Amino acid sequence: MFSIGQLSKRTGVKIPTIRYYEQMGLIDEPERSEGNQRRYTKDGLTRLSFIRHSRDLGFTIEDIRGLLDLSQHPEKPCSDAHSIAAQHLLGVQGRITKLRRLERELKRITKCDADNVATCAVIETLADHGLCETEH
Amino acid sequence: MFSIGQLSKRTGVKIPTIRYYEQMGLIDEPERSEGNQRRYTKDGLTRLSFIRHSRDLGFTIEDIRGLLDLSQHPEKPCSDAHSIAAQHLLGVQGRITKLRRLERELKRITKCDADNVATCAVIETLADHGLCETEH
DNA sequence: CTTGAAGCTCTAGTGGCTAGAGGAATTATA
DNA sequence: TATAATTCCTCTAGCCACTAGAGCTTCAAG
Repeated sequence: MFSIGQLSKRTGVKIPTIRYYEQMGLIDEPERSEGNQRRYTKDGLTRLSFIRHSRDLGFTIEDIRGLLDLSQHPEKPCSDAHSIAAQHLLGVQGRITKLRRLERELKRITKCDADNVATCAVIETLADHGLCETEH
Repeated sequence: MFSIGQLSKRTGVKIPTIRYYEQMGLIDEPERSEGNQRRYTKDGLTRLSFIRHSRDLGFTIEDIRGLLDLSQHPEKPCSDAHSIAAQHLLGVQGRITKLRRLERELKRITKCDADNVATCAVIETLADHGLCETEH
């Protein structure tokens, strides 16, 4: 049996976040001590680790709800899990593409070596979209 | 003089967002018509375009507050603008790095060709961090 | 048995909007 | 000019995934 603090240390999930997950229904309400404190089992630890790891990979709470549900039913086909993950991969790749464009643009405008704002490329570019090299 | 709707069309910023920027103090309260509707000048348009463009480049509202302030003072040295932009560039680059690691991981786990959840790599990897190839 | 750490609930705040209710003003058409 | 259609107004609440803080209770070590 773990206290919420021990669970937090073992999983790296902060205490208020654990309570938040409970509220969101991602983890079951655990048993309580006589004094009403949460007491977790090894299963609780496993489940929270799964959540933590999924969050690290950027899945949303709703994604995770689906993935958790699947993981409880080992006999099911895993195509659902795949489509969640593949969907997420597409999202990640889209974000990378956008950020790379942004990076190029920011690199370009920070090259400016003016010494006052009147002629500064950063300010100028922000004021005038036409100076941009790429769409964003 | 533009109505809020015209301003919105010209800048691509949604109407509630314009009002939100006003509330946040990013744009001045404009004059009003007799019937209390907002009426914007060309200056308002310019300022909102600046904001829109900066948001597109991912600057936060607080960044933009600083950049706007600078842009009003053309005689100032532009080192401040540069440090805001350079700082932001670093942030963007950090996010790209993280997302690329993520992408690798997601690609790897979605390669799984099991046909049920019991042996599915997606589920398995989420449950067990040790199966990951890289840190994230 | 005391003390200090850790736990409890509850409310509110974060950023950057977005949505909706319920009503007033403006503009276009008949 | 009357009316209909559209736009605008304010205000409140919601989104996501937490995070912070107040004010209180319980637990574990010495």
